[in-house]
Amino acid sequence: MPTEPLSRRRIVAAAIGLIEREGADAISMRRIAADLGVGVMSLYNHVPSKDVLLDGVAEAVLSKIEFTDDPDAHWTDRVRLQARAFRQIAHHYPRSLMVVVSRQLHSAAGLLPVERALATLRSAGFGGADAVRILRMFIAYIVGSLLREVGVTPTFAPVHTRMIKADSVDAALFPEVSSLAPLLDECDHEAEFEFGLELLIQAIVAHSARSR
Amino acid sequence: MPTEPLSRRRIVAAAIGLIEREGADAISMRRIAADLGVGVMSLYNHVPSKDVLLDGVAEAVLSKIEFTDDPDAHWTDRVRLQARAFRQIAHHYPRSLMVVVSRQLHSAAGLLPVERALATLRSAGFGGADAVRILRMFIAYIVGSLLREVGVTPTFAPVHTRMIKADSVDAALFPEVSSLAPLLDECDHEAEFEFGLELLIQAIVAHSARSR
DNA sequence: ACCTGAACACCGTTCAAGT
DNA sequence: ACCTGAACACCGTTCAAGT
Repeated sequence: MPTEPLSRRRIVAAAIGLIEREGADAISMRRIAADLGVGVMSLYNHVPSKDVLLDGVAEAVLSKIEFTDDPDAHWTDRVRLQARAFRQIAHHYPRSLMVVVSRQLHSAAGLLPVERALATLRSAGFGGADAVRILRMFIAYIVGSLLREVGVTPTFAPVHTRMIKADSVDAALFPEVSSLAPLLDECDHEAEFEFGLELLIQAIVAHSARSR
Repeated sequence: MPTEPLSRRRIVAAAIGLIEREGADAISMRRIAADLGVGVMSLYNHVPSKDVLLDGVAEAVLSKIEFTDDPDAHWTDRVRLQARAFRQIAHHYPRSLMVVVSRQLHSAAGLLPVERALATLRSAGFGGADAVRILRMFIAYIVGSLLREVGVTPTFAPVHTRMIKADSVDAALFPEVSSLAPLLDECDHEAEFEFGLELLIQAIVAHSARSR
């Protein structure tokens, strides 16, 4: 059986598959090569280093976001759709998210979402400086939300009811955390995301009305 | 010279020092041991694994946040101060931030910020469910902002004027990005952080006024 | 041009041996 | 109880050799 020839594209795809199957920690040049049925060093004919390969993973995941846009819709609806499209990463490539978020890309690959968002905001009448600031705020919120969703940041909402019960959290020292433990324990990610998204959009609307 | 005995505390401190000096990638049990002047395996008398050690790093960094609070101040001012205290991490431990944010803590160490924030929101009259939702939104925004600040997420605002000039970004395909490149290129982190923080706080105020 | 195995300088961790 | 070196099963990458 004549296997498809090795290529950067195939290597990146294999890397993403491995990450999603076994987690980002499991990734190694040797594992990827084994998955592709080639020697380790063959990879280096198409990719200069593991670091650059991970950049490729980040780019590939970003480029797979499916944006649907209706240029005639109100800008708030367009922003909503773009934010939700972005959130799909958390569902389609949950274990790759940390790689996406932790790589500083130097290519144009991750630029399409930025271009779309800026175009939307500018068409809504925002000036360049405002558009950039607003975009940055949305990105911060979305990235932070996805990290929570993917289970990587419960640093900041880590209380499990079981911890209270096990007395590993002192109810006297943390009264609010203790009494709200059931609420902290559960999280409807979509509802939380939409709540914050709506609040942000309303805040922008109010802000631009004020400064008019 | 009688060196202080090895301890979990000293090992964590050495790890943080190493991360801040050489970056999170440079960290290894062997490097930490060398920095402490002991054999690698000595570490394992105080720490069960590298993973748990990194949890310790995250906890230690979080526990170093200096909160100042005035219970008599308006809740919006208290939230502002807490958010800014959190942001100090990005300045004091920039290279450790990724570790802090990527560790799922199972201890009570990271709980103080959560407790304080919940107490503040509840004292402002928010119900438990609202307090938790609002807290989650702030945390998402803050975490996302710090990741940008620390240079780890320019995935989403990566355009440097130099890229445009070097034609590595096609001005025809990315007109907004190209024309706004100078704005995307620079970022006053404090101003951006404050802009979004203020917007969020105003949004919460408006939201709670609406639902009253 | 593409593939490869051997080799090098690293890892984290187990284990048995020391005090 | 604490420390340790040797050993094991891994890493990423260089290099020289193959086609």
